[in-house]
Amino acid sequence: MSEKTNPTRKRLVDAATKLFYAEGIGRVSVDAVAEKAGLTKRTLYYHFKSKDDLIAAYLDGRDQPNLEQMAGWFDAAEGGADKKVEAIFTNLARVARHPKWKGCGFLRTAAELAAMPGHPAVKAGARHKTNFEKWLAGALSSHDIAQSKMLAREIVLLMDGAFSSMLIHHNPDYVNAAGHAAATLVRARMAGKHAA
Amino acid sequence: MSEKTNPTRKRLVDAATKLFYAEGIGRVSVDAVAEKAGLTKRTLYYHFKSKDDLIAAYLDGRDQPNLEQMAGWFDAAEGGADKKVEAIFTNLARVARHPKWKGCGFLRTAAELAAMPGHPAVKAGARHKTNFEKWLAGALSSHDIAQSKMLAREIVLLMDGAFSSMLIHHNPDYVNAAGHAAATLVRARMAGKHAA
DNA sequence: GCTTGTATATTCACTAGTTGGTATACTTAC
DNA sequence: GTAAGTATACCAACTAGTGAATATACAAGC
Repeated sequence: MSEKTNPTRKRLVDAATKLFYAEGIGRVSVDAVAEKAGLTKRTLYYHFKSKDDLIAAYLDGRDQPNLEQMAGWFDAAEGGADKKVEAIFTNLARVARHPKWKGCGFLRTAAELAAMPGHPAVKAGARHKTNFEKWLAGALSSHDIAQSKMLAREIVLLMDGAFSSMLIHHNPDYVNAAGHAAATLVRARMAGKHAA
Repeated sequence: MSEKTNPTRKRLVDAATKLFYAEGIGRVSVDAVAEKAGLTKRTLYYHFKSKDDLIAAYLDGRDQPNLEQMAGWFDAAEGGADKKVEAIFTNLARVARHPKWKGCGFLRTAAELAAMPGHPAVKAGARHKTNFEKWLAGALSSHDIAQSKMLAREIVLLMDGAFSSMLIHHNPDYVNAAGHAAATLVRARMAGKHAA
């Protein structure tokens, strides 16, 4: 059976996802993950060689669902590319109000593992952020936006700033301000314009 | 003797600052802080009622030095407000290359404590970010920049995004891209202009 | 000058619980 | 019978926090 579809392994990753996101990787023991999955720790260590390995699996598993969430918000929004980009932030501000929202799991994990820059989970986070930036550049480009790569990067910076500011202030105004700034940047490059 | 200037307390906060910033608050034990300060753990618990209290003292102590660092970079830069803002990011990109750089301590602590939103250290981080935003709005305003408050917030978002992206990618290009975007936003509001 | 009292500051030794990880044995499917 | 998967029980190290004793400083009483 494939590593990815193994049902026991999936149960463990699902349990890890819930606990690691809710509490942070350092505050969750492997015992707690095993118990949440209804398995023993020894079984966990049969499927993962270490806690670090499990953390990386947790983030790898969030890459596609997160991208689809963002793309879904973008696609569902009415209006031009500026409105579609702003819709991502508007939706983000809405879900971030929920008490279970605890920021961006990729950024939080990178922050916890700042002393271990080569950690596989940090690399998984970097891959996800790169995937998002590439998807966004492609989406902007197919809406006839000039300099879509540079613009995508600026929007990613605003989004990561929004995640961080929301986490520290617990105030969605920051997320909406980022969305407004992002929409302004998009408009500045719509209809073939080019900036300095 | 004042709580702030007590030399033993200062030794403890200094030791905590080095260790917490280098390794993260969850990965540093109070024993390690006491040992680094050349004191026993029991003495630490004489000056601080808990580890959480010590973490908050660590961040409170970083507020002013960090603000002065940013203001110093801004003031020292040649040129208009756009260049001065961009200089903050340019300097940030430079110091972030150093292997000891581990991101923004305020944001990293908020990320580690995401499950405890009312934690005094998270509040200290929010205070610092607010202080920075206010200082920046004042500095922009005195350089005749319109809508300086809104602009300051946008720049703060870009800066927190730069901290986060740099931490996950370990690539200063992100910091410079944020600086470029920030300078563009400043220019759009220079000389009495106003935007949408 | 000496003693005594008191608040501050510091240490040693300890607890009770948790941590990531493992040695060994059992169970089930083929 | 063999191999994959799961369980029980365990370990040595580490964790935040504490109890009791001690050391230092400094002032008051005489």
